[in-house]
Amino acid sequence: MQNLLHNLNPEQLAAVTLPAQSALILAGAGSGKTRVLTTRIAWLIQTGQVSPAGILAVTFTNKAAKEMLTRLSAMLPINTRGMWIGTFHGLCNRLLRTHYRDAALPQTFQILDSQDQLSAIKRLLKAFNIDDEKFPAKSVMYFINGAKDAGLRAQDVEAHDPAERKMVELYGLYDDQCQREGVVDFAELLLRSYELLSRNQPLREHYQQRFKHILVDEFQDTNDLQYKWLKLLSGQGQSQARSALFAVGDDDQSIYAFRGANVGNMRAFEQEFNVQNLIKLEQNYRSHGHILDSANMLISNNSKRLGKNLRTDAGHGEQVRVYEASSDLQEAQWIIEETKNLIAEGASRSEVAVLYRSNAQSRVIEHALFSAGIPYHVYGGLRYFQRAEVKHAIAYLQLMDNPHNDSAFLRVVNFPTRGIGVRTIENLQGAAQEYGISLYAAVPYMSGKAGSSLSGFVKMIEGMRFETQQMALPELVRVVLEGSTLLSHYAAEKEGADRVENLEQMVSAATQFVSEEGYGQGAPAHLGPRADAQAGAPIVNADGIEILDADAPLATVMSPLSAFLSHASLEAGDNQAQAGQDALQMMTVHSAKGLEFDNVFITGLEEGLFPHESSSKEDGGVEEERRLMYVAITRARKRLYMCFSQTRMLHGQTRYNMKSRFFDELPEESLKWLSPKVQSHWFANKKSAWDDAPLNLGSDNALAQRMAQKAGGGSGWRIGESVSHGKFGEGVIVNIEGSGANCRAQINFGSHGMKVLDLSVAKLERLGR
DNA sequence: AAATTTCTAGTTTTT
DNA sequence: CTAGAAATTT
Repeated sequence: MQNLLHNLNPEQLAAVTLPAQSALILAGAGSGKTRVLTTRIAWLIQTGQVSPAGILAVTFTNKAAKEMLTRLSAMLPINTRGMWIGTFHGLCNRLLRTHYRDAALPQTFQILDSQDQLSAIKRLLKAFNIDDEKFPAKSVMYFINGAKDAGLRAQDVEAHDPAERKMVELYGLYDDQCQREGVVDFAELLLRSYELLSRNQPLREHYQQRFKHILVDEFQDTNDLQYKWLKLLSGQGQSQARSALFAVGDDDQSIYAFRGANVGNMRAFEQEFNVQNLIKLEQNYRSHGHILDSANMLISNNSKRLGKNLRTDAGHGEQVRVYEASSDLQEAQWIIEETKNLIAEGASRSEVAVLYRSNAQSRVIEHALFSAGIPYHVYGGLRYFQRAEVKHAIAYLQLMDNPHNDSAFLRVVNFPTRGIGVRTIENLQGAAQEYGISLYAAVPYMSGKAGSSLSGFVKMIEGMRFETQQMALPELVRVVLEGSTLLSHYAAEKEGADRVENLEQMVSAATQFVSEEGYGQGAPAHLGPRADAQAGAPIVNADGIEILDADAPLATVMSPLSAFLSHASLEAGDNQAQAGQDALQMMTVHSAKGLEFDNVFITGLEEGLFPHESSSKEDGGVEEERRLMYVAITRARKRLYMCFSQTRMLHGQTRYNMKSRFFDELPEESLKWLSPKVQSHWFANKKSAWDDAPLNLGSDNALAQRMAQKAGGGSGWRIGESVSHGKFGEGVIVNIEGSGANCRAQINFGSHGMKVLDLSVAKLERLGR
């Protein structure tokens, strides 16, 4: 036990050893949050306060869950099985699999990822002849998910106008469709298990008694439904003893409001759970002083905070280096120069991160890195299980497990092509709708040539199902890849090599899955739960309720195939760093959350970009952007660079932005401006930018014309120049029209908006930057 | 059914 | 500008 607790600072120690009551831990960036969480669990078990089966730990990503598990098994000699550690969605999946009958789901229900959900909605809209101009699939999806995340079914949503009424109606129809097909979307996993627990008293009480301690990571990212779910499971507000909810979070790092996260849950938790134990972890073990000072001062500009200030023992370190570029190309060039310097000083490339607000910004930088021959890795983009060919293979597997999944049916019924065209499908859909059955089930009702090609497809699926009956999962996958002719189809394609490789990889993914999830290597993949499940389960309590086996629960509850399909939907595959690769790391600020690097570049710090213009419209938007900036700053250990550009290509046209307001919110003494007056000489700097620009100006004449235009018709002002106005404050000249006395300039004053001013009248001052 | 053209939107993202 | 979807042609 000494071992467990030693090296904890006083606050961490206090948090770890709190009594079994509700607790809120405000954990600043780099304050050892994960450590506290895992040590808390280990301590609870080691001191005999709770058995592993009494622990429920919730995270937001699979990666975090995995890390927690790894760290725990390193700390504890006992096995970690029996503990429930996972994402909200993973845990709900487990719950619903176990109690599928009570939840009114088919045993082999399948999970839609967002792509699947969107196409399911598109299909619904088509089937009901909805005007997709008025009701775009995306907004319908947004509406449905919003309602579900708030814990509302269609009949619970209040509609105020006809359009909203239609939305609600569509929501209801969508749920019907999902139920018919035996599929659930992500939000449904949460809502369905919430409803299951709230309606089924014995079941609820069983779990409430079982989980003595519930621990939640990244609490600031919970949405309303997740909070309600926690409240229900912890038995809050009920007379009998309730479980202790231990919530860890940082309100300053809440950057997911746009997808339903509600920071307010922290305050609500504090009040509703009558939290007596509030501990702030403010000691930062990551960043040097100047970096931390910057973060602290910046975030102090936010009004709604629970209050927290990071401190460090690491000393001031170096100042934050700030650079103003004339163009996005030059910005990229500067990043390359500085990176080269860093590497020359001995930094490893994987310890250099380039952060940006939006993905579009990566192109220019990537291009420059490529030209400079610096290896880099861009985060984001398509994950393994989202690739088209993999999704196709998954669809075949889904059909074998649950033939009523119409999405899966439509995806592969004619892929690879087997002469089943649009007409045939339309007829089939008609029949299915008429009888209220799935497409698969409607196939026998089809006659003629179309009917026989369709039943050929069905026979193929049935055949594969029969053939693989006794097979283990990896073997089954192999058979399906070949039997579906997916492999031969891609092998015949010119550019299909990568796709073939991805498909091949699925067999090893299945192998790995089977061994990690505790299925016997040879266990038949789709014959219900684990073969030896009888030995340890199911447990039935006094009320006759089936209770989960504490060991390897998934394996006792669902077949390897079903489990693998869940896994494919819930864990789309690696998107995070591939360790060991010595490449510069590029990512959005959002995906940098939770990571840290010795050297960090924050790029594109311009008004409109960061803070992003569309977020300044909604209230609280700028505060969220500021938190985003806070996250960005606190990623850096030793060196932090910030840069912005006067000119930027966006949506095919050049934009002139002001430097970000965030610069005004940073401590001057922590900043080192590297480019005080580079930009007074516009022409001098323009040259390099023009050389690389993909502009084909045709002739010198055109170039001269363009430059004259840019220079502003001899008005003395030029486009891109920073100016100051008595009423509107700082701005940037975006355009100049006319000449002489009629010369007017369009100026972007940021928060004061875009103005067109008469240059002969307006009192403008040149900004000496 | 594949190839080609036209249109259109365009923060952030995990499950 | 430019990727991805939708529409249209071959």
